[in-house]
Amino acid sequence: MSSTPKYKSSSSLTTSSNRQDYLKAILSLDLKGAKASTSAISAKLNTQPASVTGMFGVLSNLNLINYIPYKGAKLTDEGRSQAISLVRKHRLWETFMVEKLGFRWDEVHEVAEQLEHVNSEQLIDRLDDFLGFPNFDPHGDPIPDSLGNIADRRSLVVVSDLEVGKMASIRGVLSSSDSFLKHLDDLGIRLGLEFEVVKVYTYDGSIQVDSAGESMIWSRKLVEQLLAEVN
Amino acid sequence: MSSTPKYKSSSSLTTSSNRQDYLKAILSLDLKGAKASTSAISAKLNTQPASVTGMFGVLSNLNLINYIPYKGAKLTDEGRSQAISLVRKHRLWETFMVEKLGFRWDEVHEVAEQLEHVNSEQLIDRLDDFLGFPNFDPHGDPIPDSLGNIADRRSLVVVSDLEVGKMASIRGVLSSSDSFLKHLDDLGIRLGLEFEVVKVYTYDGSIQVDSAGESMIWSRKLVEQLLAEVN
DNA sequence: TAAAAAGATTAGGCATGACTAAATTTATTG
DNA sequence: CAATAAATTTAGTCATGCCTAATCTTTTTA
Ligand SMILES: [Mn+2]
Ligand SMILES: [Mn+2]
Ligand SMILES: [Mn+2]
Ligand SMILES: [Mn+2]
Repeated sequence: MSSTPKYKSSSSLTTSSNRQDYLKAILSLDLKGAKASTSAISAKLNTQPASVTGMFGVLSNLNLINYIPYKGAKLTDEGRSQAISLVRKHRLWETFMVEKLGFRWDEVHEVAEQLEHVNSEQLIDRLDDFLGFPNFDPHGDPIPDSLGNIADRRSLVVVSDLEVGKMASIRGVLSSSDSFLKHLDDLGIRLGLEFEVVKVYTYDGSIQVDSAGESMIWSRKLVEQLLAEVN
Repeated sequence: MSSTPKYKSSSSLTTSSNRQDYLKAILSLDLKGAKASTSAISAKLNTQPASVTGMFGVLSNLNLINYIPYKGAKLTDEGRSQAISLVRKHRLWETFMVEKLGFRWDEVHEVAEQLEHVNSEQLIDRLDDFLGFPNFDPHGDPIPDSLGNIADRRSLVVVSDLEVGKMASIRGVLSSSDSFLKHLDDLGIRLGLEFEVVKVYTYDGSIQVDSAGESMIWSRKLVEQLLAEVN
């Protein structure tokens, strides 16, 4: 005999944005091959380990994770699917902000952290369409499609691995530190920039590239963090 | 002697989305010349009057409203400013969804109700720019600018008031009921549609218009709810 | 203008999601 | 392999918002 709930249901269909952030944090550790321990999650989410234990209990009851005390959490199929959907939203919004609104790479993460919780599949699918179904976000991270499939990064190469004569386009970065992204901005290196590797200096690993008729030299440290797609 | 807060501050700069919805509801009653009573607010927000009394206490402590028990609430300058900022966000997101993502007028409200709570002035100002600084949302409601100024509707006229020979463009609607918006969709009446008033039938108040080379007749009931800008 | 009706507030709870401190389990190390 | 150290869980609170029921106030109406 099921009675009408007394409180506004945090319905089985909607996971609160707090819980969503936990799922995402667990997924991100999982993708790195790391264990989703309470301390690791608490570090990621800026909470206390005890709070994570509490949330693990909640998510476990919702069948979004399998949780064994002292052994960490693993996403269930449903939990994983929800986490991937969040990553999709996060990365599409980041792409939107950079491509359409003119934000820099280093400015979009925090806001995407909020936008990803807007609950509308229609919205995100149309946004995807509007953006031309991009495969990678401004940081070079793959954007899951509407079915949850994640393209791997096979199609992207680290610029330091490019050989002389290769034409390529900037697609992402390995580090998203503020200082790095601002440096890229200073040098005019932005998403979609096409360039050709003209010379590789073995002395310090820097490379000379031609781009839009101009020639410049990128340091080894820089190109090790730059992702490109070979044209 | 100020001590570090024990809990994550619901900082003085950020008003939670629940509180924001209350501020917006109070503003909307105020703009209609109605009193912000607990029952009126509770009806708007689908809560109980007792809950509104509780929230009035909270908002009053935050100096966002002036609240006199049994007499209702009035927005302070700060409360009003925050409410207007929310309306701005809500209407810009609605405009974005209709103009850029191809949603219909009747599909955007619920999602905008979520998007309006994304907290970033930068984001909304750039979105405004991206949309070309629109003055009205898809429902014909004015969009406050970044300073909080709200254009009045003087520049829009109800289509039933147009005289024969006038050229105009559809800019909004007075009713946002699903059935009405779907009817507009059926007839191909959409935002931005340019038309000329060819004839007004005094018999039933319907009007004949020419638009994009085609001629059609719009009913009195229809044109009384349609807003246009004279070209 | 007094009683009834309508509207608003208070009182007492509950769900969610944090936090601290104390207790417990697991991992490390001499 | 026992004793520390580190990680995790439990216990006890707290802030936010919402709910129902009971108790005022204010407004209507006879
Ligand atoms: Mn988030
Ligand atoms: Mn990213
Ligand atoms: Mn809202
Ligand atoms: Mn609107």
